[in-house]
Amino acid sequence: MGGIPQYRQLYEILRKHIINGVYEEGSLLPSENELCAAHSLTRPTVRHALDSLVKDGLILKKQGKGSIVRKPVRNIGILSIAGTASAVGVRYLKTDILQKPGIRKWEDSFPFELSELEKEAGCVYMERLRYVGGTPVFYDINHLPNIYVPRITNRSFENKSLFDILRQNYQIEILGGEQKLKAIKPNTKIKKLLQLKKGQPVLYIERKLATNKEGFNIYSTIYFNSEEHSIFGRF
Amino acid sequence: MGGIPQYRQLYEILRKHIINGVYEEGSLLPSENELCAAHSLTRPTVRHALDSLVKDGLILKKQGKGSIVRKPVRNIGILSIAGTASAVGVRYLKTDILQKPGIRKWEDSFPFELSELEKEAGCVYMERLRYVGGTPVFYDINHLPNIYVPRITNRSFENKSLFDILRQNYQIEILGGEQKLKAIKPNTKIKKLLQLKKGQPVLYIERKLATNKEGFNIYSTIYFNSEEHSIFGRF
DNA sequence: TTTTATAACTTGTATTTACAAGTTGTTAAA
DNA sequence: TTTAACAACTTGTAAATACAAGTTATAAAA
Repeated sequence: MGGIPQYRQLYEILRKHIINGVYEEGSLLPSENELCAAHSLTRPTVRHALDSLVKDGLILKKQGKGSIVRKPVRNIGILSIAGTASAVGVRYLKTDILQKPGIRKWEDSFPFELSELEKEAGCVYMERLRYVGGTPVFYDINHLPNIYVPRITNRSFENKSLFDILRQNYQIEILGGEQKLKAIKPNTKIKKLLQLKKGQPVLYIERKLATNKEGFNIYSTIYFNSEEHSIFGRF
Repeated sequence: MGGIPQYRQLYEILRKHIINGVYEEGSLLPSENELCAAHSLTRPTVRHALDSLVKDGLILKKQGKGSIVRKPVRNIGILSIAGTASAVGVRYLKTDILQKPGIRKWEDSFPFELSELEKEAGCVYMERLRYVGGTPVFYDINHLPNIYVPRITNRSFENKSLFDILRQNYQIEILGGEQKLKAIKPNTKIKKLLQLKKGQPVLYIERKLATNKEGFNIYSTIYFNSEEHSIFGRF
């Protein structure tokens, strides 16, 4: 009874070593044959493990050369998986909670289709305005279903990432999601909130984030002032 | 002298069949053993091809069940890894080549930093205008270094994806990239090209795409008319 | 000294074989 | 009829082996 497959075990070992700096960035991993000998595996198994590391972007293979270790820190911006806080670097972000988390019914005009479970649970709603260097840049409206998150309305969200709170307190992880982007003319409310100049358009984003909890999705609407800043993403 | 490896050939065949709808979404691909028999390959080779399809999000494998065909637009949007053509579905896109691929020097004001190799090779430049349902939606300007792509200026790009041509004819794969997004007020040239209404903002994207060829990056500038359509992405 | 050839590495591709493990429809027993 | 066991599929993991192809340092030849 193997339990965890061998290629997976080797993958976890190498991954840990790369992230912990046992192998320096830019240096070469032990060759496939060396890894075979060291872990008593055959080359196909070792290669399977290395394939996973390539997929993660942790190594870069070169025929005739070897496996080159890459930077483990990947910028995860608003366009990939993390929240808005990670996009700019949370240190430079001040956050105003315009609407503290509260429980309410889903709006009828909600732009995403909801599951039965989500519908009957009601939703937790919150609005935030985020600043970079003193000027407002992000305005986001968040909806999450009122399941798996007891007492979330009592928590403080000041200068904290919603995603960190969900992960640390409720073991909720973001697995992926989908989003729609547009450039729009802001209405007066948005214009005022983001202190926009006349004629300045905003970047409008609608996102649905799927989590490790079945039926628990996070829905966000974001208005972004892109006059001074851009949204940046790696993938 | 094998030329193109067998797993790669099978991958291209299956990919084409999935995208063209030969295999319906949700249905099962022929089993691995059937593919072996049909193409005179061994199972590891077939599995290698299927692994690539999984990575693309074109199939979903289930032990004991089979390989389930997924929507081809899945996982490939302008915000993740593929080109503009895949984002909307190439069937609905007409493309005008405003500036045929030609070789020129890099502009001095080029917004990205270039390697020595890229600099001295010069660049292949092209401009395209893309339509969805008769109205212009994308205007993109592309720069690629003039290496690894012999005779690319002779090829026809009409209604073809730049990325497909690079992959099939030059074995160039997009591995990842970075991008910056803004909402901007269009200048008169962009306004005219995209037939924009007065006051309609555009989505502006600058991207740098890294490939499997060292020092070969693709640089694109995109103007997107988001009045009728949105940019959609999964991740 | 410079150039060229070679040997010894590296990863890439491919075959063959074997068994484990999950899924599904069929068949036999309750 | 319902339930349980089984057979026949499917993909998953893993070994042993072979040769191709790219890289690099070394040794021989110019």
